[in-house]
Parts: sequence; C-alpha cells; structure tokens
Amino acid sequence: MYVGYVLDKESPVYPGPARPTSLGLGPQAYGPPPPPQYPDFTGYSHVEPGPVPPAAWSTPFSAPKDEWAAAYSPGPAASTASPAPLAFGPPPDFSAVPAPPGPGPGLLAQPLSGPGAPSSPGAQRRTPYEWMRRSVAAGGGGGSGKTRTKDKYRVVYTDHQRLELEKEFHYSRYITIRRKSELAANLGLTERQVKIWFQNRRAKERKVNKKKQQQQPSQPPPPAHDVTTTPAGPPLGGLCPSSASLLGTSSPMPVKEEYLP
DNA sequence: TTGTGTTTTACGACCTCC
DNA sequence: GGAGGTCGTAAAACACAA
Repeated sequence: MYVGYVLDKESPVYPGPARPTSLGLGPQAYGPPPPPQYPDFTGYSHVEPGPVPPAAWSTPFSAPKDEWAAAYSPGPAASTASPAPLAFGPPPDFSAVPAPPGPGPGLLAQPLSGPGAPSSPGAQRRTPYEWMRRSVAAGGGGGSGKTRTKDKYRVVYTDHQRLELEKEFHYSRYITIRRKSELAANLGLTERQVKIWFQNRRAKERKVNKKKQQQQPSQPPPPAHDVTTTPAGPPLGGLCPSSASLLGTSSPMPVKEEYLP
C-alpha cells in the first residue's frame, strides 16, 4: 500500500508515537482490529481524557485546535464543552434538530445549538439551518453518494462531517485505513469520500502554504507540518521531509489512543 | 438581481508501492 | 492489478460587490 510506503519512509509523516511501526498499515491493516483499542468506539475521542492539553495542538500544526474547533463550533454548547467531547456520534443536543430524511444512517443532524452561530470558518452561513436545508435538498448531504454521474453533481457535507474530518486532518494529514473506515461509518460517508476529502484537504493546505510562501518569500521555513511547500521531490517520499523535526522526543503531539501499543 | 471570484466535492490521469 | 498518492480540472455551492 502506498500509505505503508509513506509510513515506512525515513521521514514518516506521522510523528513519533502516533506512527508506531505496529500500526500495521497496508494489507495487514485490514486484519482483525486489536481488541482493546476500541472497546467502545462510539466514544472515540481525539482528545484523550486526562492530561493531554489542547495546547498540544499548537505544534506542529500552526493553528491551535481550539481555534479551528471554535470556528466550527456549533455554538455556546460546544464552547463550554470539555476538551474531551470530540466524540463521533450524535451529541445529545443533536436530537434538537430533526434528522433529514436522507439515505443512510450517517446523515448526522448538526449540533447547531445557537441561532446565528457560525457553522464554518470562512464561510458564515446565513443561518445556522440553511446549510441543513441545502444538504437535505441535495440529497441528504454526505453519504448520499451523489456524483457527477448521477443527478447531482456534488453534495455539501454537513458542518459536523466537516468538523470531524477537520479534526482528523489536524491530527494527521494522512488518515489510516482503519480510521478512514471508522470515520466513514461514523459520518455516514463512504470511505472513498473520506479519502477524497483528505486529498482535497491536503491540496488546499498546499495551496494555502504556497500562497503564504509567495507572500512572504523571506520568511523562515514553514513549520514542520507544512509538508506541502517542500520543493519537488518524490511524490510521497518527500511528502514530509521536514517532519523529522516532529520526531523529536519532545514532540507535543498527543498520542492517539489507537496508536498506543 | 446579477455578475464575479472563491471554496468545496468529485473525478480522471498518472505515478509509486506492494 | 489494486490501492492510494499528487496534480489538474469541472461544476456546484457560496460570498460579496455593483
């Protein structure tokens, strides 16, 4: 698997313990999941309860997790939430919004608790519910499987779907096979959609970083996670040439539970 | 309301790896 | 050969100025 190739590279994309050799990407990743790692996946959380502070997101990623999380915040309810509730599955207040009649179980109603609450960074919806109506009209948002070959060219993912995808992306730019499967299941998307979302997200990041570099040519090199601004190299071998700095023992990257031995 | 620019999904082509 | 990577692109969705 290509991912496996990346993972095994000298400069792995994922830093430190987040990328244990036992991660088992590639064909073996399809094997039976280690029993103890997901005793209760519905409670999956990026931010492990306990001492892992949100500040861990300050590096290597430039944007603190709280920042983008707040941007996606559904409202006061989220802002007051503990750092831990990054769980998949509908939050309790999801019930406040009737689930659209889309196909599949994954159309998650959005936890938009407050009218006027911004639902997306850089894309303030006119009303917190308008995007929902659009999503419903578009065939139930993500998971509808609409493609350009069908009656709808594309769907608009719900803010919750985007939030969870962004969470995963902020954790790591490359999603594992298992996480992709889990994410797809929990968000009601197909694995293909998750994969493509990550591809597009990386492309977006490269684009942004390129823009930044052009605007600030004299600036010091980008942060370690800026894997995309690296000069040309092997498509993946050079994906994260600077990630070696992430491998330092002082890496503040939180160790994802599933990556723990 | 309309025109225009940007962002977001989705795909195809091509590549590398196993 | 299959999977997933980048890159480029199409087109819908969206924001915003005129």
